[in-house]
Amino acid sequence: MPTELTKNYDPKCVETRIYAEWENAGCFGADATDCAPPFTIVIPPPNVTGVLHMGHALDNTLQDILVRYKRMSQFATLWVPGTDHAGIATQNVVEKQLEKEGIERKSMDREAFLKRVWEWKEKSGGQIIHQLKRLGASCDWSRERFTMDEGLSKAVRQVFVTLYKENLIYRSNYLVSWCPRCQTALSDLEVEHENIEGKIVYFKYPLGDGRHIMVATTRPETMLGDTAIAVNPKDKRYKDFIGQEVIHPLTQARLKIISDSYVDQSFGTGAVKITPAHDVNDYELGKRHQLNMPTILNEVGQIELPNSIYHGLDRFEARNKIIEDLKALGLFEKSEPHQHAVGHCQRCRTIIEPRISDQWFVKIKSLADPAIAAVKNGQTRFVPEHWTDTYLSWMENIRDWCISRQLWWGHRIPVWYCQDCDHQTVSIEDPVECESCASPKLIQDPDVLDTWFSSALWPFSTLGWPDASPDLKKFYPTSVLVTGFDIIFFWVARMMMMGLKFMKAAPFEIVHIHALVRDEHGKKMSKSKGNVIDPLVLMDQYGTDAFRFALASFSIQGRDILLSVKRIEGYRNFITKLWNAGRFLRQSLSDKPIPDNPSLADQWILERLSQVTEELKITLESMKFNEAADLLYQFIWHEYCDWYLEMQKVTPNYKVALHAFNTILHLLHPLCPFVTEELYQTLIENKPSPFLMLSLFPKAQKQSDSRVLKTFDLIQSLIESIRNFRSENKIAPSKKLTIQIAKESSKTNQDLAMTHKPYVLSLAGVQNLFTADQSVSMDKTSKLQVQNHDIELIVSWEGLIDTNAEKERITKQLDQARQDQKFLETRLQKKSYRDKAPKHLIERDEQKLKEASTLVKKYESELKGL
RNA sequence: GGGCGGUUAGCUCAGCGGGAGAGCGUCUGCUUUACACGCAGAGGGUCGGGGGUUCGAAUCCCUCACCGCCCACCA
Repeated sequence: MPTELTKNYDPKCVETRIYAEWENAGCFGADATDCAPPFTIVIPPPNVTGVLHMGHALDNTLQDILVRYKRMSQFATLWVPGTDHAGIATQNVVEKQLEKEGIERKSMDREAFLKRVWEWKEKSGGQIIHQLKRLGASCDWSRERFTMDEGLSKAVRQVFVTLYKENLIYRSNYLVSWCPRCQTALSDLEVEHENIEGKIVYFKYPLGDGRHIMVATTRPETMLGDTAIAVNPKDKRYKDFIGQEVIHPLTQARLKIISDSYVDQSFGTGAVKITPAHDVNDYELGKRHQLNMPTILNEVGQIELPNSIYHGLDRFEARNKIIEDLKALGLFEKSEPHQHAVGHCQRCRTIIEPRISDQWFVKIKSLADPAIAAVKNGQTRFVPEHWTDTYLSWMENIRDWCISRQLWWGHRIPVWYCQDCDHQTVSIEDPVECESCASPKLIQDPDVLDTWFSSALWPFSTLGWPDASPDLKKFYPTSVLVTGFDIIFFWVARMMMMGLKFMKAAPFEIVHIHALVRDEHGKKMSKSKGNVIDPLVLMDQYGTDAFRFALASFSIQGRDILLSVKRIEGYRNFITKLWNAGRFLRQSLSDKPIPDNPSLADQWILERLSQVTEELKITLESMKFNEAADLLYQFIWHEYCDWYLEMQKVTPNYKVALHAFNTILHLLHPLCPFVTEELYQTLIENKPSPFLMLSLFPKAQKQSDSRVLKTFDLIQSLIESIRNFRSENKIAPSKKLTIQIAKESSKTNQDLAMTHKPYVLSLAGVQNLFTADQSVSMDKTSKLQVQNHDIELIVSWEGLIDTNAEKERITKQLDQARQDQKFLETRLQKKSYRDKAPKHLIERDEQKLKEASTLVKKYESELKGL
C-alpha cells in the first residue's frame, strides 16, 4: 500500500520534485520522426534580461495548457523555448551596471563591452528559464535557442543577404526617430506618444521692412534649423507675404515664405516655421520645395552649430535661452499652455528627436501583401477574431522598416565598405576582400540590426532554417502562437511577413491574443506605480497549480484581467479540496468491498464524466480557458465531491470512484499539472504510463444513458427539497425526519425513490421513508414539492417546528406559485405568442401552467388544513 | 482625428434571442471522523440611459452618457 496522504497538500516540495522527475525522464522531448500529426508552439522568447512577470506567467500558462492537452491527445507535440537578446534593453542594463562602476560605455572598445554583455548573459540569462520551469512549462529544453546563437545568426545573415539582393533592403539618408539617450535610430513602433501638458510659443520673424510674420511652435530651439516659413496658399492674411523673405533674428539667414496646402489656416497663426531636418512634416514639405535641410542637433541632443553661441547647449537649455533672446529682441509674443503628443523612447522614456541620418530599411510593401492575404484567406486566424482588423489596418498602412541601430549589442549588419572603391560587399560569410575590386581594405558597417529582425525569423530559425532540418519539415508551420496584443505589430506581423517570404507558408494557423494583466483596480502594472504583483510570490503563497488555474479562469477572450488575489486563494482551496478527495478515497473507500453492480451514483458519475470530457475538449480547442476552468471547478467540487463522494458513503465502490478520480486527474492535468501528477502517482494502481503527463487524454462516450441522469436528478431534487425544508424551518441536523411518499406521486417515481432510499436517508437526515401504501400515523404534516418531478413527500414535523413557522413557509411557496401561474397565463393568453412562437415552447408553457395551478390549489388547501 | 473594448448581485466577472448565473463577501444553521482552505441553506439585480426590430431582448439595430485601450505628422 502506497504512502498515506498528508492532511494538506504541500505545493512547494511536490512541485520541485515532480518537475525534476519529468525532466529526468525526458517527458518534454519531441520527436521529429513521430508519425502522429504535429502540434507546435514557439514560445514568445522573453528577454534574456528578464524576470518572470505576470504577462509571462499568463502567456506561458496558456501555452502549457494547450501543449499538455495536445501531448496527452497523442499529437507529436513540440514547444520550442528560448530567449531574445533584446538589443537596446540588454545594452541599457549593462550600461547601467558599468555606470555604477564609474565606467562609461564609450570609454570601452566594442569588443570589451560585448565581452561584458556576454558574461552578464551567461550569468543571469538563465533566470527566466528557471522561472518558467517553476511555472511548470513543459518546453523541450533540449531545443532551447537564443536569438544570437550560431544557428539563428546564420538565419539572420541569410535573410539579410537575400532581401538585399532582391532590393528589399536598402540604405538611405532619411529622417528617422532618434533617441538622444540610447544614441540610436528607432523604428516608428519604438516611439511611444504620450500626451504632455506643454507650452506653445508665439514669436515673430521680421521681414526687414518693418513687417513681421508670427509663427507658433512647441520647440523653439528648432528655429536654428529653420529654412522657410510656410502659409496656406488660400490664406488671405498672408497673400502678400508669399515669395518674400524673413531675416532669421538669431542667424541672420534669409528664409523664404512659401505656400503649401499642408498648412492649416485655423491652427496657431496660420504660418508655420519649417525645420526640415528635425520634424516629420517639415521634412516632407522640405522635400517638396527643395529646401536646405541643415542638421542642428547631434546624436546626444545638443545643438551642433560650431559658430553659434548656442553650440553645445542641450536642446532644452537651448530652448530656454532662445526664448530669452527672442524676448530681448522684442520678437517674443506669448507662451500658452498646450497639450500635445510627444514621442518617447520605448526603452528609456527619453523624448525622441527626429533626425536625418544614414540608416538601413526594409522595403515592406511586397512583404506585407502576402501577410495581408494569408489572414484574409484564413491561412492564419486570429483568436479572438476582432484582432484581425487591428492587424490588417496596420499592415495596410505599413511603412518601410528602419532596421539599423547604432548599438553594439545585436546582430552586426553584414555589409562591408571598401576603402578603395566604396563598393558595398554584402555577404553571408565574412568576406576577406571587396567583391568588386578585390581590395582587402574592408570595414564592416558598425550598426546592428533591430532586435525584432531576428525575432521575426523565430518560428523557422529555431527549427534549423536555413538548413532543411527534420524539425523544420515536421514542425513548421506552427499550430498556435500565444501572445499579448502589444506585440502584434512588433512581432506577429513581422513573423508573418518573414515566414511567408522564406518558408512560403504562414508561420501559424492560429494567433491567440490574450489579455493584459492589470492590478485589481484595473490599473496597468508598472514599477513606478508600485502595483506590480510578482507571480513567483503568488506561486510560493498559493502553489503553482492554484495560480495557473486562476490565470486560466481569468482568461476571458477580449477582456483585460484584473488580478484578484482573493480568487487565487479560492483556487488554492479548490486544490486542497481535490487533494482531500484523494485522501478520502484512500482512507475511507479503499478497504470497502467492491459490489458486483455499479450503483446509481456510479452510473451517474460515469455519464457526467463523459459529458464533461466532451465539453472540456470543446472549450480547450476554442481556447476558452475560463470556461474550461469553470467547468472543471464546478464539476469536481459540486458534483464529484458534493454528491458523488457523499453517496460513496452509502454505496461504496472503490473501483469506480478511483476510476472517476483518475479521469478527473487527466482532465485537470493541463491546468494543474503538479497536484494531478502527484495524486496520480500515489493513488493510481497499475498505471499504463508512469507519468500522468504522458497518459492518454480521456475520450467521451458516444452515447449517454439519459435514464440514469434523469433518475439521479430525481433523487437529487428530492434530497434538496428535504434539506430546504429543514433549513427553512431551522431543524437541527441531529433531528431526523420521518417522511412518507404521497400517493399522488407517479408510480415510477415512487418506486425509484424507494429503490434509492438509502441515499435519501443519509444525505437528507431522514430516519424513515415510507411508501404511499404503508399506513403510518403522522399527526402534524406538510407536503413537500420536488422541483420538476412528479413526486410529493409528506413530512412530519410534530415536535420540531411550530404551526406559524410552517404557515409562513407555505405562504411563501404559495406566493411563488401564484406568480408563476400569472406569468404563464398572461403569456399564453397573448394571441401573437400563440400564433408565432414555436410549438414546443407553447406546449412547455402549457404544461408548466398546469403544474403551477395545481400547486396553487395544493398550497391553499394545506394552509386551510393547518 | 480615426478605431476597438467595457458598463449585469456589495466586489470580480460569465451569459449574448425564450421566465437572470458563478466565485468571493454577507446572513442562518452545523466539531455530520476526506476537507472549517469545510458542510447544508438563505438573502441580494426594473442586466448604464433613451429609442427601435421581434410574439418575446441582458442578448440584435440605432442613439446618448461614462470608463479603458490602440492607432494618428496638426506646427
